[in-house]
Amino acid sequence: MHSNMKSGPTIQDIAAAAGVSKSTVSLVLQESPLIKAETAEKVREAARALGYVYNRGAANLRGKRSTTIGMVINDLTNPFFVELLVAIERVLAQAGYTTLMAHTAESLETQTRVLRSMREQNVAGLIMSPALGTTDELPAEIQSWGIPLVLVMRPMGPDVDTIGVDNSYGFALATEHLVGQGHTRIAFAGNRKGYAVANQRRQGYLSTMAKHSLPVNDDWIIDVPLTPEGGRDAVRAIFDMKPRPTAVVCYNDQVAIGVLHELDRMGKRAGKALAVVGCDNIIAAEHTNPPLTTLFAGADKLGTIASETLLARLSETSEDEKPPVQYFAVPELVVRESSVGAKASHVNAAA
Amino acid sequence: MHSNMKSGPTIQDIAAAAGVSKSTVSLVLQESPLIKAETAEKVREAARALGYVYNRGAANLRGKRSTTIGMVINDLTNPFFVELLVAIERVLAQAGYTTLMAHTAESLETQTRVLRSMREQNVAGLIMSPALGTTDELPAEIQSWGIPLVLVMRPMGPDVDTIGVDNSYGFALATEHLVGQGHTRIAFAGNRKGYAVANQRRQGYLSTMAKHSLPVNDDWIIDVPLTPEGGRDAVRAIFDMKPRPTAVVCYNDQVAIGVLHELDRMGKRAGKALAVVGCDNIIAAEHTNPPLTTLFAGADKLGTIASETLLARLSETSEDEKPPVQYFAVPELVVRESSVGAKASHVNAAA
DNA sequence: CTGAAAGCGCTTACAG
DNA sequence: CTGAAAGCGCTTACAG
Repeated sequence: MHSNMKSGPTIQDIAAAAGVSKSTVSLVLQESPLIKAETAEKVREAARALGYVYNRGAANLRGKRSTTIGMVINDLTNPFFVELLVAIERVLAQAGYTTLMAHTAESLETQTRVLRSMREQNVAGLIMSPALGTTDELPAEIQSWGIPLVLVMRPMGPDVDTIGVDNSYGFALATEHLVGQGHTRIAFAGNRKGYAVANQRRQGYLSTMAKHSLPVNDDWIIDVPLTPEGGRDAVRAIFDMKPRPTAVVCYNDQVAIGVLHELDRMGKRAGKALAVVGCDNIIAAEHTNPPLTTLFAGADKLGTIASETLLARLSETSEDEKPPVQYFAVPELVVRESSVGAKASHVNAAA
Repeated sequence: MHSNMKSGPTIQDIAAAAGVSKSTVSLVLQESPLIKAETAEKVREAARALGYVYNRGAANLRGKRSTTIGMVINDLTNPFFVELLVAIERVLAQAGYTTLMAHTAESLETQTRVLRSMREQNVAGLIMSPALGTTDELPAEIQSWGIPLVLVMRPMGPDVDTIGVDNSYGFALATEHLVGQGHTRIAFAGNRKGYAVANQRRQGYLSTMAKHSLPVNDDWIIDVPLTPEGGRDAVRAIFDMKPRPTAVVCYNDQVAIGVLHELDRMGKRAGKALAVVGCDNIIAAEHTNPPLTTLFAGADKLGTIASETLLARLSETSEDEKPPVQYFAVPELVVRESSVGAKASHVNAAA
């Protein structure tokens, strides 16, 4: 096997070349202040000359620690999670950790397999965006393994570190914006019954409608897949209703993109024929036609906070253990053309 | 430290519980046929009872092999590379390998750091889409480490396994399509001088123009960043030209999306005001307004082939070593509205 | 400031 | 079919 061919110099070889013990070499590699500068330099020189490569696996085994962190992501076809992943990988790399990545594609089976694999790889910690349908017991099980866990985007109770978004607030904000544009019949596209995040988003929408005493027809809450195809189906449903909603709040930007596209296909324009709001502010939202109004929570910031939360857990001792972090970012609404009809924007300008 | 707390049962503990030696336990875990079924069952039972977790790192250290593979990606903000990553991760996981992921964001410095880290992690192999500006010496250097390397999308010579796309053919196809629509003044957006892939793509475009005896103005070859912003700049440049090009071939879908968006902002429509072709057929290309004509090479297939190429290297002995794989997928053109004006499509229908 | 010794959790010849 | 022994490449008390 190709992989059996590799076996470069070890600290033993460096020790021999530099005329010291391997303990000394090890300490030099760890930049220990115990070693005399002169000796250290001699060792480093020998390491360089031999083309030495540190074996982190051996170090981890002996040192009973680990410098890899597992990252389990549910949906990489959604650019929001990619942004999150990139931010997390960046912060962890800066802190000297390596990221073991796994993609579950929302499959519980894959998620189970992947978690077992990460445990066998002895990850120091886990950051996870759980697949839809993950049972509430999972976080406790992972914690029972002795592996710190940070949940991102999808909360699963108060006992586990969680970094997410105040979805209820966000969707209230989005709905409020549409009401402010004069809309009274507003639909919600991408309802998924039983999923915590969908419940929060629907809740934000419903509470705002109620606040303004606006009735909500049952069929305005449209249960479609959380994809562009779902958005397409939602538009078709909306244009079959009479009287039909004049605005729609979408579960996320993926759904909203499908809505914009189906409207275009029908020869209509978002903002005029139907006001559209998305959620996530993925990079593409700025370049859709028309540009998409959407909720911004900062994937980069969320990823950074998630990483830092995990890093803090990794360096805490059992005495100073902090209570679970429950951080929910407050989203902002980025208003673009998709939610503002020509007339409405005129009204705005006058105000 | 939190990470010091973990130390579950080892094969030693299982051996004690099952009343056998740890050699036997090890063999059972490897499903060796040498061990009597009865003994094996007793061992497995003990492992289960103790909640044993296999320590892959220790096994790799002792066995002088490795079950992790490094994946170095240049640009995860481009959904094409995400598709590639997902496919690769899936195939490797099926084969029992774990994927160590790193994102360079086209930074040579990050790439260097990341490769060193992967080497220290003792990866069995590397799949890499090199950052722009990577020097030609890098593949040979990595190979000198004894780590099999498969390059994806960005070729760097014949001596290293490479999975990519026949860009020259693809861009000839795209240009041919536009000529077939009656265009004679065709621009190329996203030229990046000195980059191999850009050279190939430009070459495909130029050769097709030449084949049809169509002159190419220097300023039609527009050097812009390979992003939506680059696409925006290209449109502005095109509409400043007189006579202006009536069609544009874009370096990739990211650039094309910027072109579609800037046209929309100007109140024009791609396909009518300017025919637009992209490259990559990212999932979003189907849902742009208007839908984007683009080159399809199959990120999923390319990722699968790249993984399989690497797996083949890992299981080959030094005697049966195969010559470098140089696989270049032949792209197809997916024709959508962005390149077909109302009139032109009428012509098509008549044909 | 440096070295000798033990050991992390496994695998792999080698005996029997 | 199973066990005893050596060892992968490191780190970490412990001596001196």
